[in-house]
Amino acid sequence: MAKIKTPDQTSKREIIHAIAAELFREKGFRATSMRELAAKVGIEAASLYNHIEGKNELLISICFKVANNFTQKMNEVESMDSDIISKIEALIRYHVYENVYNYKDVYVSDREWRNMEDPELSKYREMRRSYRKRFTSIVEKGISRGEIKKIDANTAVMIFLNAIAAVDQWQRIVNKVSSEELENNMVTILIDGLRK
Amino acid sequence: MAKIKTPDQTSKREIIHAIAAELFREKGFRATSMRELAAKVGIEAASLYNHIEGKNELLISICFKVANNFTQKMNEVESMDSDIISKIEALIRYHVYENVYNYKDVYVSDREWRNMEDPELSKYREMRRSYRKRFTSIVEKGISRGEIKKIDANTAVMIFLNAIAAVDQWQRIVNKVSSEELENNMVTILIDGLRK
DNA sequence: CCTACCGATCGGTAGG
DNA sequence: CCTACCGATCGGTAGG
Repeated sequence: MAKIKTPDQTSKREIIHAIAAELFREKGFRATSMRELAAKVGIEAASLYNHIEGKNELLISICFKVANNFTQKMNEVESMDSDIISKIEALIRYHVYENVYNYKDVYVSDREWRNMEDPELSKYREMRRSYRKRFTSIVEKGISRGEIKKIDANTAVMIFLNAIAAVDQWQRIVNKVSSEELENNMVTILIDGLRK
Repeated sequence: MAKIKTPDQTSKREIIHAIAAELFREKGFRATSMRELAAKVGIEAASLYNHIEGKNELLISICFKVANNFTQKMNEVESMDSDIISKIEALIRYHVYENVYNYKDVYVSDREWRNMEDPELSKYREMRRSYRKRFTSIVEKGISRGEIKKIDANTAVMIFLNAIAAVDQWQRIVNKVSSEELENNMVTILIDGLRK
């Protein structure tokens, strides 16, 4: 039997998770206290535990939400019937999109996941490893098909994943150029390079 | 770090700083306790304070050592008498070099600097901002000279700085390809792109 | 470089 | 959702 929640409980839990993501991003998981989180929610620290299991659960929830999103996108891209460059472009655009519209969760999952403990830590590590491996396979296929230069596929994927990782800087740039413009710049620079 | 110490040469203070960088990188600044650091040094926690001022001093020292290195390199590159692409290439190669041979300090300065407090925090932020600005100016000059495509210079610099930022992944790659090979891959991908 | 110990703060619980 | 409070752990100090 599924847990029955009143609309109020569900909503408060979501509020707590959202504010937690904000604080974890700003100060880091370890540096954020449950008392601080409670204050920002507008209740006492003890009251948080009527809505959530604990501090660790908050981090776990954020990290796996993001990991599942990217895994699902990779499934889609792998089954795309298109050339390799288009697949890589689709992945780049998705990373940009997630970093713009879901940047708190993405940032926390990328920088704070080390604070999880087993078994979640191992599972998360495995998901990251798998995503990177599947991305690398796509690049390698592009090389063997002659669509892509003969570069080291691991290095290329590392550059891509890092280049698009969440940073504070992002929001400033998005305020100047649109998300679409940002995606286009990314694709141009990463796929066609800087040189004119 | 060797367990048997060669007489002096490396001061206790330097040993503590090196082990601190290692721990801050592995577990994060907040998650590293002075007791843990002391244990790895081989003394009691209280004894650390005969050699260092406190936990904050360790982080400050690491962050500014790295920041000063990059600032000095930027001074050199700006005064280079060469085309813009060569300047950007020199910066990329330096980032790769620092990330390979000084990766603990670079990683900590890049991911843990938020744990500093004013006035150091503000000073460090300003150094980062300045470095990024000078890098952007170089790219903009390249665009106006026609050496570089008309892309958004801020986005390009963000990609470059992130692409080359320290990650665990790095060491694995360096074990497979040489540092020079890694530099060459980086330069190729970032300057000339992926497409054949 | 140690033993002994401090005040502060942490995540979380009991009980209403 | 609150007050009251727990044991654990933190960075750091006193004094030898």
